[in-house]
Amino acid sequence: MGLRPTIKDVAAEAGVSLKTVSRVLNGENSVAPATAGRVLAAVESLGYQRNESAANLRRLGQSTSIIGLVIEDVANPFYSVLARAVEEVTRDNGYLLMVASSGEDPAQEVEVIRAFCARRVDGLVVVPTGADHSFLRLEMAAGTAVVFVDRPGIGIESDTVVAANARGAAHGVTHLLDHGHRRIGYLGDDPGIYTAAERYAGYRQALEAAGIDHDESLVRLGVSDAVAAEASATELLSRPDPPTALFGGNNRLTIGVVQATQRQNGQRVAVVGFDDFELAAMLDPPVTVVSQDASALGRTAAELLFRRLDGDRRPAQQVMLGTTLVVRGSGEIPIGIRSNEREGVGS
Amino acid sequence: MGLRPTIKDVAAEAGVSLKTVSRVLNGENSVAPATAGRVLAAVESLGYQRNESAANLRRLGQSTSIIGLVIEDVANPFYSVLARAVEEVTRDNGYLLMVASSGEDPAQEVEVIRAFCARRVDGLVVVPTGADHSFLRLEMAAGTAVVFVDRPGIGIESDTVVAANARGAAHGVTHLLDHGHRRIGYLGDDPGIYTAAERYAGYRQALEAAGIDHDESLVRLGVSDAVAAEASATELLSRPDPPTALFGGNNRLTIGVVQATQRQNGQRVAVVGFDDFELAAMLDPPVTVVSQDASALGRTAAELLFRRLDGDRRPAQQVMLGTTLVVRGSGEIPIGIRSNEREGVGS
DNA sequence: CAAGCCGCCGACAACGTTGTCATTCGGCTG
DNA sequence: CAGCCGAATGACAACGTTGTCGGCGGCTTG
Repeated sequence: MGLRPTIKDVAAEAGVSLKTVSRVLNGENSVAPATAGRVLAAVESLGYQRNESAANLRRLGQSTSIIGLVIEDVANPFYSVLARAVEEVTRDNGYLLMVASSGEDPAQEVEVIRAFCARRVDGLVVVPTGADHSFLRLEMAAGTAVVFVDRPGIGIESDTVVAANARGAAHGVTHLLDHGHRRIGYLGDDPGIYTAAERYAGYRQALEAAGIDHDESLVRLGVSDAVAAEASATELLSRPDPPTALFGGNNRLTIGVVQATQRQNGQRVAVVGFDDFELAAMLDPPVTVVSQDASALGRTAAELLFRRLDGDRRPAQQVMLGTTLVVRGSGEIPIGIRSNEREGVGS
Repeated sequence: MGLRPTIKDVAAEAGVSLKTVSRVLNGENSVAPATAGRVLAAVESLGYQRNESAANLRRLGQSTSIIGLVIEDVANPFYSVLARAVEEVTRDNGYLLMVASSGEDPAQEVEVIRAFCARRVDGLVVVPTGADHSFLRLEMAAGTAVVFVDRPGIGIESDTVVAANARGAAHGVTHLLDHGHRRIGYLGDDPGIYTAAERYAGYRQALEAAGIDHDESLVRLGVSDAVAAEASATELLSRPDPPTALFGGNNRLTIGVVQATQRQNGQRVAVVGFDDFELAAMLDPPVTVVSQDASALGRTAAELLFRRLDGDRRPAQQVMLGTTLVVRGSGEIPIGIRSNEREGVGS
């Protein structure tokens, strides 16, 4: 099997020196047009392609033009939208993107970050999972730019882009309060996760602002997927004095909550969720959500990263992106209506 | 800013030669334990990390332990699930994954594949977009393994993993025929896309097998997103002699179709779609779909790729994965019921 | 016409690592 | 004690590329 041709082969074919080929390939102007023509013809005929690894090794600064993205799970729509935004910015800057999932496992997170750094990525966009990211200090000192997104990294200072989780959740809960709900259940993921803790805090703040005592029995934390959320919600609703409204702490949990409420015959429950999801508007009733812009999170993080790569040396920046309450109807279900009748809740 | 330490620095720190450090790092056994200890201590104290690019450059065979994945759009759930499966297999094999989107643009596809090859990825998993992939012949000759997934590559022979698109679509259409539908509308993407053409063919085959003349006026091709699908479906349904059922050619189009049917007051339309989507079961009525296993597609493709990297030299394989008809109710809407009444269609 | 300059080009080193081969040294065999 | 062996280590080249420097002509300039 013929291995790949090198500039040496091209040089031989064109009858010039290595360096001349290199010059032509890099568009340096001190090559006679005729020579350049011969070199290009040789490149064409041999199907030569520059070995970027070797070039990056030699070039000073050792830029690989590769960005690493570490997310929890590519298959989660929130992260895949974020990933697309990062990829777009990356490509626009002429870089390539490597993606790895941490699976919410700190050990795996460290491992993939190390693997990225061993490949000498120029920058990292990280949705941090572990409890300590101080090991990144070394990488940053070595010149690798790091931007945290969705959650702040712990034990290290670096650019960070997060959504206004607490404020957004409070907004959603307030929407329920405004519609008269007083017993509002909350389903959240493990509060060890930054976003989960923030949103839960927002929930409590909204209740407190409304002068409502916090009733722990209406709260279920550590709920990590739609199936568990459905079970928890069903259980909450079957209690003696059930909540009249439920708040879902993230897209997966909200879906579980909606599934639970759909199964509740003769008991309609208001629902608001954090994070929009594709068909929220098409459910019955359409689901009101606190929408965070995953695409904007990714884009902002990537832009921040490239600003660093362009030499920006200002102190670490913390960016908080606002959320939007998308009112679709599910939050407006009046208390006391517990029949199967369909109310005319517009989309 | 202190740049990264090299084995040279480690060697100096430990008072040994470059080669000894290299030996320790690669676990070669001809190093005295005491020396190895000093080297490891130096590695630790300097925070040394091997530069994989340089190592790969030197090592024979020049493996980078990187796999490239080219898909249409990371943010499309079908592809993001596929991507996750590929990533899992990749990581299990100790490789890293680079992902790039082609955006259904042949020029961009060529560009990202070239970029991957310039980085000397060991293998490529490609959802092909362009009309000609013969340019990959060179890369394959140079030793890069290539597996096509979701669609076959054109103008080149290589391992391919696709779903049973035609058979699956025929299955879905037959389901509608079995429920008495005779006027079945079809919405499909650009038939230049392999999967779209196959599914459309399956639709026609099913009609033909049922002895039904193909009515072109019920078909809309080249529909590329949910918004366009909703418009096309609405238009089809407002015709003088509207279809009683609609088949959506992919997940996005099915969603548009469902949106259109939800807006049809007083006219209930049966819907079956190709490709499952997250909340299909929660819509009203729950949407019957022909489900393809995106995860299995990705996993199978990646496994095929690693078999090649492990030295498998058998001729190119074509794998076709089956689809599953997931009956949820939307296909069973009886003809003639055109009121707003809710039928008791179970989930 | 000498001096200088510029366009064009090649020899060589270097990037960080590993493969090849040579060297040293202690101990063992004959 | 000569000879040999193997363990441990190092010197050097090489991977494919680019940076540095210098050389060779031909042209302009004083």
